[in-house]
Amino acid sequence: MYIKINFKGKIPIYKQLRNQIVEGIATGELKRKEVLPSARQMAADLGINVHIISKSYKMLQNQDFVTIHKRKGTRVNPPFQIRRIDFEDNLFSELKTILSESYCRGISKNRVKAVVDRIYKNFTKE
Amino acid sequence: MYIKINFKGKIPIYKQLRNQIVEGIATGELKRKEVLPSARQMAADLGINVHIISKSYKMLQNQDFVTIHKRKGTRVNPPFQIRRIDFEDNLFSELKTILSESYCRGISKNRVKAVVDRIYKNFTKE
Amino acid sequence: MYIKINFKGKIPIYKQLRNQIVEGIATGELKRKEVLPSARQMAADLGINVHIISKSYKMLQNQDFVTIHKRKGTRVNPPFQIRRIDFEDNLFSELKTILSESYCRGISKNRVKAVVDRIYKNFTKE
Amino acid sequence: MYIKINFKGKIPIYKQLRNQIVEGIATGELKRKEVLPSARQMAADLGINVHIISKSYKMLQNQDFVTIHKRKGTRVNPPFQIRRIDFEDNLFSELKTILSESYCRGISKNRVKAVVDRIYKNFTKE
DNA sequence: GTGGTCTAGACCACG
DNA sequence: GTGGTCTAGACCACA
Repeated sequence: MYIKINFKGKIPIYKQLRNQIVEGIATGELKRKEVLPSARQMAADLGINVHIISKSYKMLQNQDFVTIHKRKGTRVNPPFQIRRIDFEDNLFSELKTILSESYCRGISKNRVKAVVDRIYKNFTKE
Repeated sequence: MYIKINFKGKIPIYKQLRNQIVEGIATGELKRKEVLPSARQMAADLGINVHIISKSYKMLQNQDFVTIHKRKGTRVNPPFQIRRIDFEDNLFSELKTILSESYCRGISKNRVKAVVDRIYKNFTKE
Repeated sequence: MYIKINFKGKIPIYKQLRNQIVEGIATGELKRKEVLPSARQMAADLGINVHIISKSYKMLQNQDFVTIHKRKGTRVNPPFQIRRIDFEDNLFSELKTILSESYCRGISKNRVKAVVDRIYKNFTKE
Repeated sequence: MYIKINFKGKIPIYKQLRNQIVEGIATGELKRKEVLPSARQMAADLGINVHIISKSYKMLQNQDFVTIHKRKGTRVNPPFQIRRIDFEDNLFSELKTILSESYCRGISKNRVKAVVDRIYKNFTKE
């Protein structure tokens, strides 16, 4: 999977990596049960300190996206394990913030929905 | 307008305030041309340092939501001034991140759209 | 003479007024020895407090542009009285700042000179 | 690079610093891609509070002169990034004000142009 | 009475 | 070791 880190931006590196892996899982670029590259490998590929990669992987584990095995490496979880109860509240409040700005800037509801469609179209139907 | 700050969370206070003001503008709780409470007043109300309030207000000004006037205070801009060109790119990438997680957690496209509907329903129709 | 005040901008009102009067003197819109409108009159025309107009007039007097007579009103000084010794240093440092930015933004020396020409063309040759 | 702050003058410190850095970029004293001293370092050197330095740096970032990097510090941008569209209008109105005063004080157009030449001569030819 | 500037301290996130 | 956030105080310019 192709990872692109923006070193200049405001988003911390470990979070960029986390986000892109989540996106990779959603789009199917990272298949379920696939093993992620070792932290050391990933660090070498991206030119980043190993600790940062580990931080991302741990974050992903805490959020139920992956499971870290000391021997077997880091593996993507099957979907049903990824569910989390309070996530929908979080989704609502995050959307509320970004959509408020969208609305203020004159973006219509239908336009937002079109963007949602465009994004979901890239996700794997399993 | 009612403001609720979470002092424990990870989102910085000045950003929480900024977000809630933007949401207030979108829902119509804050009318266009309305004057926001003075930085000092708001600081006293929320039990927050004045500088933080100023920071929020300046951020809102930089993003064209309000105009800060030395003598008259901070005023919400009329809608046509709020447009920003590169915002839709930003919207896309932010949605892509949050919706990837939604998808992984089993939230369907229609459910997301229902949330979008629910949020937009609270916005003012002008 | 036509005065235009921008109430939203960062430049304080008294300074905007001062600048426009200096520009009026330079372009000849305000003839030498002409009497400026009384502070009260100007205040009424612009919808501004009298004290602010007075502040501008006093500033102009301190900088040798006008002379305030209690009875006769505020009169534009003849040119030779306006000279000030340390002004050229001031001109240099102000130009240095603004031209540094011009240069950084890719504006050539000739373009700057063209702007200088355009501005000077509007000044009165007496 | 040598910085000189006037603590008594009317120009705020953060703006003086900003101006001198822009001038340093124009003259080439500050090379493109050079890292500025850390805010703390600069603050210690000048005997100024850290926040003021940060304010200058942020202002320079907003104006596209530098990029602030949390870990690597603040770096001067390469020239092509510094362009800004509406700058020439700003240049015109600023020059109009200062040149009106120059004209009133008897400084000829050629003299102004000589000053422009003198300033531009110190800028780096790339 | 408003926002702007400045100081002098603290703790935290990032890497 | 960097910048970011936050606090609690002060004085000033503008109108």
